[in-house]
Amino acid sequence: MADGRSTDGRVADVEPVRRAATLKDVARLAGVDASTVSRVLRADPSQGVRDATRERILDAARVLNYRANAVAQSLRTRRTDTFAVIVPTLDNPGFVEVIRGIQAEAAAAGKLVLLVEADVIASGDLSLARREELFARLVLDGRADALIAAFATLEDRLVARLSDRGVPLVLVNRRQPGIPGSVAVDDAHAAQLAVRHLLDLGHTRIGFVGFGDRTDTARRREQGYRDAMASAQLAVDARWTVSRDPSRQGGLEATAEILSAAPPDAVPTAIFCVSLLSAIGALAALREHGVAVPRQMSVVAFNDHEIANDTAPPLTTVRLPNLEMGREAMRMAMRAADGLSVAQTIVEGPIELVPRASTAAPASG
Amino acid sequence: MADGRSTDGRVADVEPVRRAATLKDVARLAGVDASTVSRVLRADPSQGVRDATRERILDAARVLNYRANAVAQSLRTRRTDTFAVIVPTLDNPGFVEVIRGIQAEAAAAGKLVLLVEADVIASGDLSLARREELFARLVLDGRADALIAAFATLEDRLVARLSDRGVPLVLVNRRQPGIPGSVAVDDAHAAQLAVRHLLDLGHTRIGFVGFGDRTDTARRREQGYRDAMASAQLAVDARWTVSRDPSRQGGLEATAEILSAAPPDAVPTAIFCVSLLSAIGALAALREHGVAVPRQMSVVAFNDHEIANDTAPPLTTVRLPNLEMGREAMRMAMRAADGLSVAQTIVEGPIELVPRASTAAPASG
DNA sequence: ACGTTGAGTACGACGGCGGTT
DNA sequence: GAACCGCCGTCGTACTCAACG
Repeated sequence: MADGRSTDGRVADVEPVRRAATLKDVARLAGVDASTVSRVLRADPSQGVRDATRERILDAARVLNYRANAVAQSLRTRRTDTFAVIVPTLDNPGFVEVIRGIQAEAAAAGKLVLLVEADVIASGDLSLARREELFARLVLDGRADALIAAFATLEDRLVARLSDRGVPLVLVNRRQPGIPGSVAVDDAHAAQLAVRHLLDLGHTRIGFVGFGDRTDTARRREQGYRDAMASAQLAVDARWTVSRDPSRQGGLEATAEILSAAPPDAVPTAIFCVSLLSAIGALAALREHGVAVPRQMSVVAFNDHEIANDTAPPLTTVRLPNLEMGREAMRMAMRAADGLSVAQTIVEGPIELVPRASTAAPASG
Repeated sequence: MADGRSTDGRVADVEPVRRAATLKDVARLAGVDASTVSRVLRADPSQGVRDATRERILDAARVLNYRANAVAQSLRTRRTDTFAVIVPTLDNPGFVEVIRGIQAEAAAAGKLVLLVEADVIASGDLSLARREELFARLVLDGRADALIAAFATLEDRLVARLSDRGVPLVLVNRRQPGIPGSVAVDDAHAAQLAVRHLLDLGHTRIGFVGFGDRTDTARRREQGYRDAMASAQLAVDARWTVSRDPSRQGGLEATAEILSAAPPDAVPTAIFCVSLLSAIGALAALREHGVAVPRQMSVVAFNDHEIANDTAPPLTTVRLPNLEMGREAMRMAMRAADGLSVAQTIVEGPIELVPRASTAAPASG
């Protein structure tokens, strides 16, 4: 019992848990008004305060270990200095890099990040309305100053509704008509880079493992693939192009489908996978089917990561400026929160092929 | 120009952006007092409200699209329903699983998660004081109800100071004297499982790639290794035990050191790596040095992940209940936020060896 | 009339208390 | 005399305005 910090007194343990000091407490101790304390502590430049007064206040604040209550500040200023970020999953290394860029920029600006991993939330049978409700809580209820929606998880309708309700919103690697703020890379160009690498090696039958056409990211990547094929005057066999989740499992299934669907002489000699994880799944499928990589089949992945060095064989990839995309998204979100206008942006920063051991010239014959 | 929210003048754009409706607005529309609205909207059971009144209020709220302002609520109730989570890095798949568990539990309870990735913050030369300041902002300023510190990033001193300042705190996979709340797994047992697998295969010279002794997690894992060796009456050569960052790079360096430090006849025939990433680095080092896995060297990793199927060769691992650890951490954090007592907990849930291709009997001779 | 400072109120919701029916 | 419901103070800070010297 008489454990500790009870401010004395015989017993009468008034104040069991010492309340944090407030502006008023500091004011009382310094012998000034709370508003003066506020001015000093915020270093409000528009207001002069006598040095002696300032000193007294600073001392008092130090003595009381004063910390401004962020919630009260937010209520008053209508800013939380917090930004909500929605990603589909943290399993995908690409998202992790984006988040890292977001956090770096946030930390530099003294902002905090509220993270929501959509696939965790979505497990369970949440209806659209219910999910919208969840996301709405983030910004509409005043918990965050803006929302960064990374990638393609959210339905267009949901995004549009949030935007309509006045939520400052930045889309990452995704665009949508009517939504002004977005940060993306040149997906089509990146995809072309990958496919051209295969073309340069001499491949003519190149398969495609995508993730559908519901998002413009996916569409742009597929378009890049098709354009590269077209400009090499090569046909695209529908049996070579399959869409699945951008996960290991998805890539595995898609690749198995490609292998089984086409007659042996029409099987592609290379596959372009539109996500790193699906490429890893493709390698697994090829292994299961006894197809040697790269001798019998080359594989290129979209999105680089350290782990690409450690797969069997190491994966040739296209590296994207994910970190920079995250940084730019955060900067844009801060502007959006300030009511400034935002635009659809393509991130500069290098997009480059990282050649490793999963690609080679096709077996002759 | 006449674009929007210019505060100015002539045009007299009263209410350029429509303000969100407040309790008072709803009250006015429904013809009741704000407090009654509050009661109805919170479905306060201790207070009766006539059905007709309730209906009117509900209608009014619907019409105005009313949403309670979370900041104002927090100020009044002193709860933010937000929990801060600190992880060292999202690169480590183990942390990701923990976070997923945290988020799942949080979502189920209607809580939000503020995520801080410490290595992002720490880049740059932040002093201890400055980092503490950053973490303090999370809870001390009232932005979060409790803090979940996942794993071993934070210095003991920092943790102790936060705890002393009254921050409800839960440590994940880490304990510290004086800090009541923690969630961990039986690391020593898990490590023994790994080492015993190697012993069972016939290995007697087993190396250890750890990550130092600054955290009790690391110490417990090393202890498990040493205990397993001791109970098999095997010696541990100091040249076989190396500590580095639990990253790919760290594992790579540590393994290279083990390979070069010992005379050829004293090199271990197996290595136990205390993190998944360092095991992946170990594989890379062994590849560089031309050591065949598992023929010449077996490797076991601590912490399982899907990617262990895709390394060359696939990694034998010990799977831990990371998800459950995250869930329990979140539940404990909620209790801590309520001022309830918390304890040092060992998570139930299976710890099991996942045998893959990176382990085999040592080469005879 | 100038630099300093205090008083007062708004931010939006909660909740105790007391007054009506 | 319960059942309903309104009044008002409170949470902690920011900021306008006026008053002080």
